[in-house]
Amino acid sequence: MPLGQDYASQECSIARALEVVGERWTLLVVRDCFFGVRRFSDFQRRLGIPRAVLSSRLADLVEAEVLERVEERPGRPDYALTGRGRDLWPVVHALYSWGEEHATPLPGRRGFRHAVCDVELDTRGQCPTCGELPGPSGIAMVPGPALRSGPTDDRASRALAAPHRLLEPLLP
Amino acid sequence: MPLGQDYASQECSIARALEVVGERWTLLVVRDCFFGVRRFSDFQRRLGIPRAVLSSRLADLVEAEVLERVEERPGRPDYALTGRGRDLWPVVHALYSWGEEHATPLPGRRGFRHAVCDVELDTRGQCPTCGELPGPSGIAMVPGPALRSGPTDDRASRALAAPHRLLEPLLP
DNA sequence: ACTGACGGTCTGGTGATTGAACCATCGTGG
DNA sequence: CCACGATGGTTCAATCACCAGACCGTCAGT
Repeated sequence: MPLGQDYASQECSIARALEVVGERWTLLVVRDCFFGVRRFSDFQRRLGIPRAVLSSRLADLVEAEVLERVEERPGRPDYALTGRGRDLWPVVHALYSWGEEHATPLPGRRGFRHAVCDVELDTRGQCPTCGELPGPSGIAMVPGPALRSGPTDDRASRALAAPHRLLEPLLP
Repeated sequence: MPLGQDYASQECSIARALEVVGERWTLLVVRDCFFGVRRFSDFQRRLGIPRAVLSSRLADLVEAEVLERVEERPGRPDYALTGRGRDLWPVVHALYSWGEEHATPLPGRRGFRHAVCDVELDTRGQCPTCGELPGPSGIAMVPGPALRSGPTDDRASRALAAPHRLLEPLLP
């Protein structure tokens, strides 16, 4: 809990949101969920996060109803965004835009395009062609020219080298 | 540094943005900057954050050029958002919207209105009347009906009980 | 000169994060 | 059927960050 349990700053929606997604690693897990990552070991290899921490974060997110645990094959659960989780897309995209503009030496590692118009979204997530503000399921992620094979070389990161729709599971 | 210095996930603008603003307390400090808080002790009293941590966060934000330290009277610096910092508004507003919808028992603690139209912004920060996406300087914050006097009772929080323009310093 | 506010820093104790090892289950190949 | 690796965790000791509180120098007002 990023703010302690003293509720000092809870009189504010921003603080309350950060109680859910403000901890270390949490928003990176959510980001990967939008990218289609769904399995424990894929998160772990892509993020390089200690397994114990990942385990804890996934449990927290499930409890906050940002993710849900889908256990098709027993013992091999998938983690998928719930409606609440999908509503975090504006947060993730805002961070992406800011980072792309202010914290990336070489812009153009990734792009997010309105799938219908096949046009890059602007800073606020709006489609410059049709003016729509698409949700994640209407957005395609395309690897930019500056995207190398990735810091880790696992199947999930390799799969992300190809364009694909957000929320679409990466692996069959 | 939220991700360690191993740069494992840095091939991504979202991760890089979180390196700057992803640490505990950091975004709450930035939020208060948008609200017009500018002085060390006002941050400290409003957030209930340990002074050493606040000191460290402010220094980090200044080094990241999100804040600048304005020292009019010697020894009594103000901290003000830079351009980079003001560009974080979409991030802060996205968190506000998500929290307001998904993490607040009583909605309506605060509202953000397009100052020109005097109308509440929608979830994505857009003005429903004129369609504009105003920046922070064009937005007025108004306390909602459910906003109590606040968890802390200091001059800055009291000043925030009245409507005022974002980025406008709270105190003379 | 005294006093209070301000903007910090220092310190010791506590809790979170880390890497590494360990473990149980599942699926596959031989 | 059984060995084997992959998977999804848990456990552990060591490190690191965070916390509350005490302390300190500077400034402004009296």
